[in-house]
Amino acid sequence: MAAPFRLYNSLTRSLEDFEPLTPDHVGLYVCGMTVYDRCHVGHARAMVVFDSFVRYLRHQDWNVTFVRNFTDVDDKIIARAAQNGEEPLALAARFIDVFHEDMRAMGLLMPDHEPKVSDNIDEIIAMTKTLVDKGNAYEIDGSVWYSVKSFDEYGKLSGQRVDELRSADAGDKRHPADFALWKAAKPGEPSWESPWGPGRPGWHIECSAMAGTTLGKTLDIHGGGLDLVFPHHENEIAQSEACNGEHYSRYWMHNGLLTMSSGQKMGKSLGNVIDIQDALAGFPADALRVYYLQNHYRSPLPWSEEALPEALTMVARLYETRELLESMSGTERADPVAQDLGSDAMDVLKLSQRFEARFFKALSEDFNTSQALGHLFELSRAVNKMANHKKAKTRGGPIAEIALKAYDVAHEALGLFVLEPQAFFEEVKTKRLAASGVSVEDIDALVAARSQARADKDWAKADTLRDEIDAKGIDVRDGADGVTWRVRV
RNA sequence: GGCAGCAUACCCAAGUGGUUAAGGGACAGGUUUGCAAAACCUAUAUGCCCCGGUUCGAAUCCGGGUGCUGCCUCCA
Repeated sequence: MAAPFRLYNSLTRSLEDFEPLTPDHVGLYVCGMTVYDRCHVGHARAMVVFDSFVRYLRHQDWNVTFVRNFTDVDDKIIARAAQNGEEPLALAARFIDVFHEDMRAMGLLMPDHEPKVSDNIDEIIAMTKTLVDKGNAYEIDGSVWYSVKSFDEYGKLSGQRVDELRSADAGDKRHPADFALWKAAKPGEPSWESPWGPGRPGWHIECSAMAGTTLGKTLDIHGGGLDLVFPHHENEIAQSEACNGEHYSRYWMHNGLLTMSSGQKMGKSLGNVIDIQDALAGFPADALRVYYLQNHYRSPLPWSEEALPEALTMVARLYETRELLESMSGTERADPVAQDLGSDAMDVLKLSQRFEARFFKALSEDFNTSQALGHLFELSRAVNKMANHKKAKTRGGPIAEIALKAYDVAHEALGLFVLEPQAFFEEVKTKRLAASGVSVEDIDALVAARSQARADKDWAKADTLRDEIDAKGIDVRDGADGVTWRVRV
């Protein structure tokens, strides 16, 4: 039995209890990429948010069908291909591969379906034909236009009134807001045969068609970036509902956009993009995910130079605690912890036991990942506090194992903590050193020299070496089991 | 011009009528340490953009301002 949750529905602009079309099933369609370039950290927010959302739903026993499309036939693809002297579909295929690599690097689940426009031309033509037959669309010179005036409810998602839009000249169209379902072929463009002659689909129709073929006439949830509300999603509604005579999507879920420190959004057209590959070259995937999930998905998310370093600090803190817990687990399981470790252990026990309920309560209220993460940090602090007790190292086992379950939950339900702590810190080391141009060998040598100085009790020399190491952004830790070092985050 | 949304500490941020306004980062003091690091503790918004209103009670609801953002052309 799937757990209930509430969702903000952009269509009604209110928080609603989610009611599935089919018990325990969620049909989710998310607008994917137009594949003419690499994916940037703005796109990735949508990818990560919906990936985490799907993981959460599945963890709560929902049977999710997750669809995310590729738009591989499009003006920008054609334009870019012409620039490169490449076939448009070949260029799109190339960037689909790049996209898949990026998704793997970010640790995203594959959707259940990843339909492409070029594989769904028949459906698109069929839908367009139905719309023409029903009087919702009209042909001019081999192109087919959707008539916004033919659909009374046009504007119900975005609140736009068609006659109030700041719009360009209508040209041959009946109304400036009418949009293309089918575009007559131009020389050098990919085209397919249709009842209106050779051509290719317009921008919006493919989502209506592909959502229909994968999930049926009515979706449970349609997702995408806030910038798609108008006209893209508005047009999808107009097409699908006029064509099928049925409600298109019961819930609309829109993620907020990244904003630059300048206040503007990150956008390809603004030339202020950070590629996923660039971001992941310097930071582990978990840092990126925490960056996204620390904010509520609907809020604007500020991007800055410090954003990823701060997120890395956050996630490293959680990994430190997890490492601590793992070092404790397995020790003296029979010992009654409360007696030896006192109230700090009891606090960990209480927080651990309450964790799951609080965590999922937060997620069930419009997927409040920010609050859910807050609970994790609270637990982390309690664990660290407990670990200050010397006995925790030898007797904290039973309680550590309970606390560790919180990490499993966060992993399963949000996709965090994809690595073991050692592997995580190793990746941090590799990536941060690569970013700063310092070699492991250099640091190892300096650390060894300092250890020798310490062994000689030459404190002055040891401290000079520490300063030198510190200047490279490295923290040396003199632990009971020897000296280790970590890149400062 | 039209539509939609946002405004909480130095920064990020949760909070959708009722305990001391979560959490993270930064900064300062302390505990610990040969020195450090990590960790913990303490301090940091009698106040949630401004002005009215509803209410026993509002950051939270209503009205009016101000500022910012997104969309109306491709955009996650």
